[in-house]
Amino acid sequence: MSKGLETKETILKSALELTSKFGLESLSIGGLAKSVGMSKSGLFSHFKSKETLQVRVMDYAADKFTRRVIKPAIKDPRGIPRLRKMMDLWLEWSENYMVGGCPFVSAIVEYDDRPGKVRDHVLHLQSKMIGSFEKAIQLSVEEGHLHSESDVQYLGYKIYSNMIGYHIYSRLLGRKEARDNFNKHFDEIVFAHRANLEDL
Amino acid sequence: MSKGLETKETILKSALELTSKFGLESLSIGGLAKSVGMSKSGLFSHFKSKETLQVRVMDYAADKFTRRVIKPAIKDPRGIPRLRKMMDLWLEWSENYMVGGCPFVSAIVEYDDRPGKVRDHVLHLQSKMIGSFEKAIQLSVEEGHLHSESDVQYLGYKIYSNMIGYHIYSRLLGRKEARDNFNKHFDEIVFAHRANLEDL
DNA sequence: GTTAAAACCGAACGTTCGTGCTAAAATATT
DNA sequence: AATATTTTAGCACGAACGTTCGGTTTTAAC
Repeated sequence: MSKGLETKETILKSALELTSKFGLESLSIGGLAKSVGMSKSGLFSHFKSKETLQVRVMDYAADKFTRRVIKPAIKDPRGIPRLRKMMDLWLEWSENYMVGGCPFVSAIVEYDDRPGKVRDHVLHLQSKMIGSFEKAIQLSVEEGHLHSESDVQYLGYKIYSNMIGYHIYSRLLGRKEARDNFNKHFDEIVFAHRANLEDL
Repeated sequence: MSKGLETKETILKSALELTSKFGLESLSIGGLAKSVGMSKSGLFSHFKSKETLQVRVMDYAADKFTRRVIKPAIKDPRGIPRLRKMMDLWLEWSENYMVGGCPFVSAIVEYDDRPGKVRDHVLHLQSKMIGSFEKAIQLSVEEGHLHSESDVQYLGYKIYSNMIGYHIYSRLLGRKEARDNFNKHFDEIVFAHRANLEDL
């Protein structure tokens, strides 16, 4: 890997940490440069604008999420096992790999009223991410684990809400029972949509 | 009302709008001053620091939320009717009175990794708010509408998650079915915890 | 109507912001 | 080893940031 790509990697790694802690908006060129130990202009030249930097950071985060959460779960068998694994990896990502809050949650909330490239890009990434695990739900239906008439989109909404709720309860409110709440709720949701036995 | 309090009210009203749209962090003295049509220093003198301004804005929002959502719901009979009314008013507050996103959601996400007075205050207000509607859930149990062994805190978690999920689906993703999703999910949650008929 | 207090403005402060430029240093290519 | 290309630093810019201060205008109290 060339020097340039290496430094870009270093920069993005550090940028994602800062974004996770303080949000995409508060990510400043100067502060970022200081944290990676290089000059403001030197760092700036890698991305031609702050907007580009922000977009790259979100791409970097999305890539990391895919590699850590989505892809590894595919090793598990289709249906509920894979979906469950995806949730576990998601929780692990939330708790261990992101020192601050989830960068997507931050970005979504920060940019929902700021039209522009960053907003569009975040929206696109998030939609793709939701699509990824809606696919896992869809497979659960096709495998006969979930009721054949289950509304996949609605199920996705419920599980996604549960995840966000966990995130907030766990992060800001610092409630240690958040994870138990999440798991219990997830099980209830799946149970409510389980396939009728006579359908199998 | 004295002149000072009047202007403070004007300022906070405008500040809440800006916060709702762009977040508590991006609220700038200069920009706020421009939007209310007065000088930066004139506005500043009402609050001795930006931190104080931010705290006051959140107080203002909390007060508005209490007056628009919590208090009016008390007119409805205890139990599920009151809880349901609270949800409706909450949705209405979300959709009609807050031009941008919910200021509390923004503040929570923005400040969960920024220790300080603002964070502490937001945490306190949000805890109080959650307590308010956990109380409504508690009354639903006591009135015999919900199962006597229902875990009120857990129920609160589920309903709160549903609300946040609705907010994000509706705001950023712009999905119009968000409200239907919310209502359906709310009904399912209540149904799952309904009292056994023989208990009555 | 006079006076004391409160409200407000304009200018300036030191920083930090994002973004250009130019030149030096480091790397890659031949 | 020489050359071409990429990467980095230094400096400067205009603008915006929160904050302070001195002075003017407006309000409230007597």
